[in-house]
Amino acid sequence: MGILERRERQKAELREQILEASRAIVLAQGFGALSMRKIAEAIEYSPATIYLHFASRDQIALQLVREGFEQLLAAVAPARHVSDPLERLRDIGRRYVRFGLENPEAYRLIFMESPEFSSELFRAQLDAPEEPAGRAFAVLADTVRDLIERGVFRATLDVDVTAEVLWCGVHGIVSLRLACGSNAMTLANSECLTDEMFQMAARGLVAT
Amino acid sequence: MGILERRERQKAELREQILEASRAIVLAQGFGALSMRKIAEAIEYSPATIYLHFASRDQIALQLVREGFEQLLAAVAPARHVSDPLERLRDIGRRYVRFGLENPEAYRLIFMESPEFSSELFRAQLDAPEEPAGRAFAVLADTVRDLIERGVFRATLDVDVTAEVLWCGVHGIVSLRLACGSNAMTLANSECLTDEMFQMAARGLVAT
DNA sequence: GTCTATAGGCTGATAGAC
DNA sequence: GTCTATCAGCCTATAGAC
Repeated sequence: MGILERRERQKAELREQILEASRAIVLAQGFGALSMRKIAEAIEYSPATIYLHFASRDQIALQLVREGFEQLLAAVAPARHVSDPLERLRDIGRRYVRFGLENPEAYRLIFMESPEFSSELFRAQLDAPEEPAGRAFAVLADTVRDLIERGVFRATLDVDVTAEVLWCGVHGIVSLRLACGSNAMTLANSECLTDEMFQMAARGLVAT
Repeated sequence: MGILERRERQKAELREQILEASRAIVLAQGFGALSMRKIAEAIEYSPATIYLHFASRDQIALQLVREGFEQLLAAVAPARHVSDPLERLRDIGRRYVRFGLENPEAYRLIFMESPEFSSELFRAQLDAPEEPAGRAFAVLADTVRDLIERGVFRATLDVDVTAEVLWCGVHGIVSLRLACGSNAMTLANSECLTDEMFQMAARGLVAT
């Protein structure tokens, strides 16, 4: 019965090759440049073959966005091991910004291009908590909850809203940089911005 | 000598028509859908005619981004008349977010699509302070300076960096909403988010 | 499974007639 | 100034041969 299994394996391998080639194209030339023909050329198959593994270009894109989100989650998750929650919060922010600036095309793909795909993932996340979108948010929200429970942050704060405000903050830093180049607004570097943002947030949220 | 002037006028009119049609296409179908053929159809001229007024599609796009920035500036500028600087800061934030959410395609065009164009405008702004990018930033930075000089915000703060952190904050709110739909992260509405962001910022920046 | 061939689109930009 | 016609290229997706 090994024959069927080998076939399955080979099919899965080609599928992975397609995704790998797509990833490379998006990272090198941006999402707009992703086309079935380019993928086909990269994997050395005809364009028609791709349709045996993915129903359409959009399905490939959706999968790439999902993976991008998983990468982001993986980049931020190690912050969980920082025991002091305030330090953890700062670490999450730094890791987030670093990931965005070091993986601009992945970040663009998740949050700046093609709202259709990201919204789809966010909708999915509402029902399926194991989706990476929800898990990444949970890392942040858990830290905020921790800070509130320990009395570091005010008890009147809403965990989810506060976490989202903070996410907006770091997302703003990354996406403004990616959109406007390094000379957005001022010439301050992004580590400096991230630290100032954190200082402002920490002071603004602590219990008096 | 009126003949030459009429010709000039008619030329300028057609140029304006081209921009108007382009604006309509971008607002209705997004930036990616902007093509010379569609513009030509809208103004009822042949595609070739457009090239007598713009060297390329990119030049049209650049002009649209510039205008979008002017719109944003116009939307935020009225906040200058709020005399209390802390209230003014809140008003700037609210106006900014409202503009972004009410003009999603204009906002996308400025800050989320085509980094080439926005970076070009930001580079220009460094040398030419009358560009809308710089003037919009100045509205914010002047308010921050005012707050520091009056002793409301800490004297140790850097005006430009602080202003940019705040800009990142509101930009984060808008662009996360535009990217992920209204169900990004939590289901909090954006007025609520903007207010919480402002609260956090104000508390975080005041002199102790 | 994989190919070739192709339908049926779209695009920016230009040459040359009027 | 404005047109038609066109080059030269891109694209997704599919039918049908092998």
